[in-house]
Amino acid sequence: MDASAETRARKPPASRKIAGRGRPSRSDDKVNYKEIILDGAEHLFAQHGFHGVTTRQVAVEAGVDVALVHYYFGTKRGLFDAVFARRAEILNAARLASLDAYERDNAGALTPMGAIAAFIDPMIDISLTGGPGWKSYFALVAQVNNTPAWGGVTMTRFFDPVVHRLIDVLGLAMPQAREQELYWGYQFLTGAMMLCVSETGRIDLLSEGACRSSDLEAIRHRLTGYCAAGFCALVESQPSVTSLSAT
Amino acid sequence: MDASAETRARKPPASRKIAGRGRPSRSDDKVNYKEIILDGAEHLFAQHGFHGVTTRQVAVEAGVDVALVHYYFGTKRGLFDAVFARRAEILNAARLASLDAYERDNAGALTPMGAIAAFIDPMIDISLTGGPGWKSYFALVAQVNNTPAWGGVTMTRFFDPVVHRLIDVLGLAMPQAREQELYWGYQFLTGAMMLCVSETGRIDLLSEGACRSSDLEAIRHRLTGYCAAGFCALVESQPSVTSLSAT
DNA sequence: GCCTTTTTTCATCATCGGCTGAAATTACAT
DNA sequence: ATGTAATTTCAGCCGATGATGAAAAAAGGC
Repeated sequence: MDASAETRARKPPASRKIAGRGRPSRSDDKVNYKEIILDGAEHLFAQHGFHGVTTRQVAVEAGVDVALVHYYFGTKRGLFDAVFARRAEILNAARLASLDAYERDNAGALTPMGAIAAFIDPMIDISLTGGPGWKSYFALVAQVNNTPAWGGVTMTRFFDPVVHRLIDVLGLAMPQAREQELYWGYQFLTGAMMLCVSETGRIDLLSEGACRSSDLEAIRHRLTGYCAAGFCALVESQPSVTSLSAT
Repeated sequence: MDASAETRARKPPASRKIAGRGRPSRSDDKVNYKEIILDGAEHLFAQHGFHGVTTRQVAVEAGVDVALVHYYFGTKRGLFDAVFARRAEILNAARLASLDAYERDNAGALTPMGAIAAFIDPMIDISLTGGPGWKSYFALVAQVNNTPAWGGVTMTRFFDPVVHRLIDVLGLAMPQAREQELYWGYQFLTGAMMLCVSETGRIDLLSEGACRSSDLEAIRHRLTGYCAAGFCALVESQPSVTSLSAT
């Protein structure tokens, strides 16, 4: 009784600063519950999927009332979409910059390996240095990627431009490659990569500790070489294009 | 009123034969609701995941009362596990037979490509000829494979023996390969393969129709060659083993 | 200090969802 | 036909869940 009374005190100011102001958050040092909710939701959605999480769990995780979640995001779906969209732009920008830089600095000497590295590295780097939020985010994307019901549409909506950019650079590196081979090659690449960044711990169990899901550096160069060789094999075994000479 | 009365008639014998008997189903031509429930659950779980499906939906899909679902499987989790386990044995047996046959018929001339084909082909063949239930099942496995919370454990529990068999054969085909490279190579392989069999339609959208998720024959030879080349690249770029000459 | 706007909580609704007990139905053995 | 055991349905409990309206609290402008 007494304890519960204390618990339900208006708002235990506890550690966090108190929020609530007129103008939308001006990126001050003040607490931003909207972001805190997104963080909590990101973590939970990544671990249990959309249907495996309740708005109340999100509220608890964020230390907030359920109503606040709906105040900011309307519906549960809206919350999920906000989580998904939040980091997509940043990731896309990083990848585009990486691909641009690669093409600029290696004009005339583009290789499949280089293009793939330019695509993969930003993700690995962010996962290594971006903090736990990013790790959750990647696991979430991996899950969406494998969701039959709406995964295809969602991935397409958020990530297609960057992927097409990758395909372009790969096309420059392998001028004789057919379009389909590049698309299939990307499909294999993304399947492998997404499984890695979701860090399910499978390989740890399978290899009895010889490999660790969390060892992103081990993944980075292996995945790059693996896929580069795969792309080359795809192109080499494609039905021969009769005349190759350009110009 | 009248229509609803007709609807709630004891049991509209409709098309299906009426079930209910003493001894457990003796594989007659009679209806087996247990299997029908599993089929429905498989379909729904594959599409929406464990938490995205209610036992009531499963009951409707199977044309059965909810209570029957619990009568047969106890809990929703029990139902899910039953779905997951049902086809695992068959798939494992087919893969083991394929790997055994490959090793027997090609003793002394084992190749990475051959080993990988022996692992992949049964899945592709079953997906092509096994009917829609199998397609659902593969999509389900793909989803579990990418589930951070419990995917690793589940995959390990059901599929590890076959995977270790594959690793063994790959080790015979590439004696100089280190254990870790084989495990990582398998991780990439399974990520790519699972994404393909979950048929999310992503590549259809991405390629604007140039590639089709459902085109398993296109996947079969491409994925095999891609991964075979990938494995070789992994092994070639591994820290050099100082002395290689066997015997 | 007041007024306005925004943020946060409280209390609650209507529905859903997993599950269960008991009755009804069926199949089979004798 | 009668009894027995397995199957199937009915009806409902009870907690959880998505969502909402209104009140309270906080922030800022003046």
